[in-house]
Amino acid sequence: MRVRLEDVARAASVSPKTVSRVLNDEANVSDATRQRVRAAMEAMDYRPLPSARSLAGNRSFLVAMLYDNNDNPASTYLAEIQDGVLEACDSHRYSMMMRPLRMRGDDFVRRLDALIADHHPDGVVLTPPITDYAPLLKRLRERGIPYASVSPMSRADNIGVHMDEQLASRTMVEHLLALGHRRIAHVSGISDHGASGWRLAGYREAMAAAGLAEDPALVVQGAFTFASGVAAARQLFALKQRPTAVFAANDDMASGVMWAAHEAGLRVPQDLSVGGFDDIPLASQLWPALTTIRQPSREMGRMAALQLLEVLRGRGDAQMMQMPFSLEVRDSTAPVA
Amino acid sequence: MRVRLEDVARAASVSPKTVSRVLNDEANVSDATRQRVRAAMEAMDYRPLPSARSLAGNRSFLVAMLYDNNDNPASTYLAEIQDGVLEACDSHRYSMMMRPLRMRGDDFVRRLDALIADHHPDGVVLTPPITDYAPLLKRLRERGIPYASVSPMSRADNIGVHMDEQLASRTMVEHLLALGHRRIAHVSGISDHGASGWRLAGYREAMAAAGLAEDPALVVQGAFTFASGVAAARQLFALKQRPTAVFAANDDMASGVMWAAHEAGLRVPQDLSVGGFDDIPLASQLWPALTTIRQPSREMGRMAALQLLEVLRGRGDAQMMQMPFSLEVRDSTAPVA
DNA sequence: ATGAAAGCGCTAACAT
DNA sequence: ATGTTAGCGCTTTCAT
Repeated sequence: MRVRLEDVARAASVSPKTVSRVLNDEANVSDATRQRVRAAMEAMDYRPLPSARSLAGNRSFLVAMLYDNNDNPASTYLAEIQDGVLEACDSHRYSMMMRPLRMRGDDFVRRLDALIADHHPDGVVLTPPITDYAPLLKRLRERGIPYASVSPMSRADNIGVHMDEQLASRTMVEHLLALGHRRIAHVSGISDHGASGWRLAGYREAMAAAGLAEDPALVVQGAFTFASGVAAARQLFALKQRPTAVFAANDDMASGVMWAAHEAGLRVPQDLSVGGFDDIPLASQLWPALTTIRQPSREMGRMAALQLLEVLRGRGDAQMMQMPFSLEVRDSTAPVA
Repeated sequence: MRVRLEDVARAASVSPKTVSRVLNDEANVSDATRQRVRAAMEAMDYRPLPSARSLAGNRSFLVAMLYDNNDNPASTYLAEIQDGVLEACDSHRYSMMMRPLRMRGDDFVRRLDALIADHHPDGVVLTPPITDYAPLLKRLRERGIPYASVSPMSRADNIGVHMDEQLASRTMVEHLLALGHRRIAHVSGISDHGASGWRLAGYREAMAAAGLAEDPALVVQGAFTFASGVAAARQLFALKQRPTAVFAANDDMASGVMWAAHEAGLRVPQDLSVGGFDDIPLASQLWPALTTIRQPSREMGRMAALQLLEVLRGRGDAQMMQMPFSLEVRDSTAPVA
């Protein structure tokens, strides 16, 4: 039948408690004993029963990845992060669970409490935009549940990962400037995402550095969706003096801009250069292939989860890690006509 | 502190076992008692502790969704299914966990056993192509772990969901025929996916019904990826007599075909009509928007999980459900020139 | 550094 | 229809 901790103890001629110590990497076990117990575990292919461990130890070995399913239905960005989080959890023998969590609604705290009561995650990984939803963070702290964030607005007092998105954004705009573009438009994202602010700031910074006064008509608010990209582009194309390049704050909107360009009979990149941000698989599948900023989403999910796991395992060295970006120049950008 | 089952029992003036009966919808509780216990649970906001339930009851209330992460990195198709499975599990207070599982490798059974030993899922949801991997099914049966499948090759002795993909495929080809196309090519998928066979069969059926002899050069093997769609299309375009329409077995390959068409200077749909299958979000974001077969992936995930849950809850009425498809005519198909 | 005893919060098996 | 008892397989607390 099932091999229990007690069986391992017997085989190694130690008490159950000692096996438990070895299993949990606790102190006060001599090296010799530790080896012996490890060998017995190995030999018997011992697998601790999660429910017994959880019940007795009052922890679940479970990490929940929280995401807002409001504007993000089946997004590839989230899927990649999930992949990384899962890998990190696996490597430390934690389970992972995906939990959609709508922010809107006055019963938010109740729903969060229900999630915790039902599943008892030891910690959570937060993805934008709920990385910065104050009621959520407050409640997690009250409940003593550690969390790590992917690209939160505030880096202070936070662990997880972030990228210098403002610099990345500036890099993209500088690429367009170097191609001779001057009328460069920006389609921004939803304001409660930190990404929107950083990417807009990077755009402004690059434009200002190039000595270009900001034309308010060239900055259009989007919502990170394909449809919002289409709408923003139509608005830009209707301008008496239309832009020669559009930098959209993410790839989905950039694909909307390209779609609208086709619709308007504008050739990309000959009549219009288009830049995106994220480098989701879609970027390479568009025609022409989209020039964009590569964000290592999978790796970011992995690193964020690893920081969380450091805390859960009682290590004090969890940090806010900075991840590198890269400019992927493809075929949607070209010298200004 | 935490409200335990014992507390509810005291409040309702019954024994713990009776509360347990109510909690698990067991028989042999009078309606009056049941009501009283339910009211007490509600009033005290009682949440059973999963680990205690699992340990004592020897079940985990956990459903694992197994997928092959070999050729499917971060696919939107899987993300949608996941979404549906999650909703179904939530509705029955089960947890869900995603588990990538490579089929290749001789240690497959060992890895599956480890998965089971580590997480103890009560049941699993299988996605293509592992729905038909014999060693997997064999082991699950040996271990007595129920499973439900999404679009398995064999419907016999299986529960889950399927679609009449052959008819759907035939419908697409008939759409192209109705537009006057005669040289219609097909880019098929990987052979170990049932989908490849059904979609090819539907293509052949429609062509034969139209009295068209099959031209072997018009059927090219792909691999369900964008890159394979590009490669297949290049091969088709190199034909002395190239096709006027291409039906790819999924949207990713169809997008590859469109990409290659652009590359070759062929206009879609004027010079070439292109059809896909699945209706992933990408389909609507391409230019021109892709005509495709809509597969209700999210709903399919939900229904498959619901069938599994019927079994887990001891109901005998789990089935292989058939889901409807629809032809989404968009802008990538047009009358033959 | 190691062990013995007492639970964690539920459910199974057996009463009644 | 309801209750009693004895665990499930671990970790805790407290000894030694």
